[in-house]
Amino acid sequence: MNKEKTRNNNQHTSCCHHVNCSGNNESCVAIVPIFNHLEKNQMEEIMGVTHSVAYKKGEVIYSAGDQADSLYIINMGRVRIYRLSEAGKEQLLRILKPGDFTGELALFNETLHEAYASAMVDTSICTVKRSDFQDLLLKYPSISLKVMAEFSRRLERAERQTTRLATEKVETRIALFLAECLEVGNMNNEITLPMSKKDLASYLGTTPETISRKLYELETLGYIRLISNKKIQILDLDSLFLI
Amino acid sequence: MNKEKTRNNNQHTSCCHHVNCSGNNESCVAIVPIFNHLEKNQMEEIMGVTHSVAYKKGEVIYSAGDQADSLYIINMGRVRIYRLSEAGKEQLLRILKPGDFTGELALFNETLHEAYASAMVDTSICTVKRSDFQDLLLKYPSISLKVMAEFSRRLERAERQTTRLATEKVETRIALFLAECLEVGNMNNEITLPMSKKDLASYLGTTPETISRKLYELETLGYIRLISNKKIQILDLDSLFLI
DNA sequence: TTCAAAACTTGATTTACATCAAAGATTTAA
DNA sequence: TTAAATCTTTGATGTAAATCAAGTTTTGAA
Repeated sequence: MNKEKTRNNNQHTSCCHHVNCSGNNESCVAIVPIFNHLEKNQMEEIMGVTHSVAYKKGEVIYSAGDQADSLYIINMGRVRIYRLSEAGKEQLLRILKPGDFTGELALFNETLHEAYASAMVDTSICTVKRSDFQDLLLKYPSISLKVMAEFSRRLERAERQTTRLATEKVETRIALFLAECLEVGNMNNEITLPMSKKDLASYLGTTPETISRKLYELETLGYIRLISNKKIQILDLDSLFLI
Repeated sequence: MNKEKTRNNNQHTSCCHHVNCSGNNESCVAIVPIFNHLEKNQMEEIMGVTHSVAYKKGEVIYSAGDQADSLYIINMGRVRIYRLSEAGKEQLLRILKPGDFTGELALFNETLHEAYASAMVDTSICTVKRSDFQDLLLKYPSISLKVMAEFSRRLERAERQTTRLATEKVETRIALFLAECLEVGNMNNEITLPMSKKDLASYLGTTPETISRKLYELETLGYIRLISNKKIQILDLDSLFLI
């Protein structure tokens, strides 16, 4: 979480796409899984078609209804992808970190964005135009394989989340979320929530009030220990799964 | 939960992959959007690596936990893709028709299936082995583009469904579903539900009882008219959207 | 460092929907 | 064609979680 702070130094540089650009642009291509397996000269070719753009905290990157025509690769910062319900209620879909990409949907289907993307902190992004990206895909089929692998992972995740929202009660959804946090980076079973509880509520399809109450309940049951606002220690993972 | 009884893996017509096979195999490749844009001789090459398999109604095609190593293309029939919650509650994710494909997730990530696939009626399927499919992708990059287009559509749909489950109340989810049915094939605003109300309930994350009651309510409001079990006439689409 | 704006918690109340049960329909297979 | 199985409807009841409200804590910008 707090690492964001230490990183955001030079985000004002709305960098060009020329090779003489600062190191940022280069690292952008190099950190993305869909590109970083390529040869050095091939990566340089890709750098030639990327454009670096900086967004201030809170700025909107794209909105539902916008014509989608670029791939966005996060170079630095954090981006929230969310949708609005018919009634205008926000639902957080995912949070992008450096190396993640978005905007892909419209790259393959002539269509409009259905989701919103906004910078959670000062963020630097590399964009690749639709036509340029399609050229790259045809030229380097291995990129397609990486993109498809990423798509399939996302699809799996989206369907898993759909099923959880459709079938599990809030308590279970929270428990499963905590368990997944533990998987990622665990030091003595202590996790740090990757987002505010307000956002977590939105992601899990509930309210901050309910999150608050359920966490307290899980603590009462002895399954977790609330250390601080964002820190939670998992005391009984097995019981957590059985809720 | 569904009673998919006959779980025997011995498919009946485990057809060969040779060209002298019945016409079925040929049509299989020809009807799939990911292949049917290719040249005739290229399609023939693909037919060479497809295997045709027949499933009886109710038979399981793959289960969560199975090692996934093939792409499945529906040639004839209907396939339900569903997941189970922690507690064993079933959630219908989608229904595949001829020309649709599944099993793709594991083609790109060495992993296990998380969902179940079973034949809703007697069904004929073409399978392509992982390695064969990867070869095809590298040889004909245009296939990748089609696959990515399909993935991105599915991703969009999955996220839309996620948001609806997370933010809309049941009545709205039903109304939106009816509206979408209308888009597809409308003759004087009369729609035919594409699945049983039990399945619809599972798909929309609710119960058959609630579906029944809400439809009656919508009729009372004058927004729809219940013609028969599966037939509904939409009387006031605008109001339906405003629920 | 200070202060306002967000985020979070806690309590009281409401409600949308699930669950349970039992009677009709419809579909399926014998 | 008929009976069994499955699906659907309707009613009564229970409950998980939303909402509303008011206080407390945390955050972050000046």
